[in-house]
Amino acid sequence: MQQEEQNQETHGKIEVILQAAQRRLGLYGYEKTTMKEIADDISMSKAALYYYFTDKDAIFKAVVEREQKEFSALIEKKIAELDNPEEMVKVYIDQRMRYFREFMNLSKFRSTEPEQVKPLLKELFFRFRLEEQKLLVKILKIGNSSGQFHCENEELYADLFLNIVKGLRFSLIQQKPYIELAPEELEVLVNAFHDFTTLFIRGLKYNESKYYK
Amino acid sequence: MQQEEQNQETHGKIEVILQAAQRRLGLYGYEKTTMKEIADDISMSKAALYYYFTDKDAIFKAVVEREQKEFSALIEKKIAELDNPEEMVKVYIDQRMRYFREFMNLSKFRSTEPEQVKPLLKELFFRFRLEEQKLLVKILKIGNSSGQFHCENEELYADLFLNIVKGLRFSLIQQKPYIELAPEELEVLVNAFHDFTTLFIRGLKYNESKYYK
DNA sequence: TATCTGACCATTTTGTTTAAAAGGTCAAAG
DNA sequence: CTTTGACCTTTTAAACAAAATGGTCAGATA
Repeated sequence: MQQEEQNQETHGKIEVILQAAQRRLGLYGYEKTTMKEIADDISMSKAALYYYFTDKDAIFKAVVEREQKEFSALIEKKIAELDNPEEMVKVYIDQRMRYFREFMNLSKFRSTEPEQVKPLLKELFFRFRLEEQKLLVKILKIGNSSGQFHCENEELYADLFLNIVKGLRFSLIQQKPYIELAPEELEVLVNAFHDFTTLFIRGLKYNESKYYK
Repeated sequence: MQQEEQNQETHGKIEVILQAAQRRLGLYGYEKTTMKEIADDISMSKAALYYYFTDKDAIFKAVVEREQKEFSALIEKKIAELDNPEEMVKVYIDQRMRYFREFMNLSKFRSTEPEQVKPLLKELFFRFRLEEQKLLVKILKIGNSSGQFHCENEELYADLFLNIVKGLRFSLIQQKPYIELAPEELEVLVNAFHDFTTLFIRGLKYNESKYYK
């Protein structure tokens, strides 16, 4: 919206636009969602969308940012309720999984566009990744200071953890043109995440000094 | 070759064909390598290739199978020289990495064809994966019986390990149209593999009973 | 003034047609 | 037993027109 002063209806309209965009984005992905479709969905003219948003990217950026913030808030809240770092990791992976399947149909970005992810999204995902990393580092540090974990380099392991989680998704969901969460595939993924988390936590708990080699 | 009885030169010719195919395959991938090019490379007519191989797939299947067997033989030999299972895992990951970058330009299969991997290759990769899995299970069992590892389910962890290795590749090498091993990217990958292996081994060595929680 | 629209533009995507190149076959020659 | 050139059928690539898309703007609406 290019005007500074806004009518009380403006926020409502923006919300309506974002919801329509989000629905389309989730169903068909970025490329297969047109401005006209969004406009028609909410009985607006296409031009009106450009009154509230500068361009298509701005709309989808807003959608993605909102979903990301939603997840971050949720996960932070969930974790704040816990005190055991091991539990925190487990909850994190569990929630991340849900997020991925429920909200993150945004992954269709990649599948629709064969190769290059839009720079716009690259930046968004990058920032999101940084937040995830920060949260994980925090958890690892809690674990270290409570003596449950023995992790020399929290940043490194947080990074590794996130790369593996991302990689397992890639690896197990054979990247298809359409991203559909077939229940059986999802179960495989859930199990892999679970097993990996167990292993990861064991790796963190492992204390060299307790072993003679 | 459709004849049962073969002239001593036949094997030589097949070898020449396979080498030409392998070179082309490594450089340009499956789709971008034509039968005519292979034939021209070795100063043969295209039709002659069909005397030795039933079709294009047969040639590339032979190439891939040969490279896979080459790797399997090498890795089995290297591992047989060791007695420490921890070392075995490390050597395995190290050799697998080399194999990936040096011989496995076959990965270009995937990059050239946007989405679906040829069924032919799917089967080959699947069989190869089974062999890798078998080898890893063997290593894990050695570790278990020597008391160094405490791994309840060897198959499961071998599978997980291989999925993660595959996933890390996907995850870190942003899948590009061309697969070029930029030294810096390779280093990132090597480091990730190293860190993961460390973590994995710790996870295997971790013994619940030694910890009171 | 704040919100919205239809007509309009430039560029990209999509369809369709055509020519070239691809994989593959075969009778016949060496 | 090998090899070939001519030939076949199917796939891919080039070229071009038609449609659709993101985006703009003067002006209507209220």
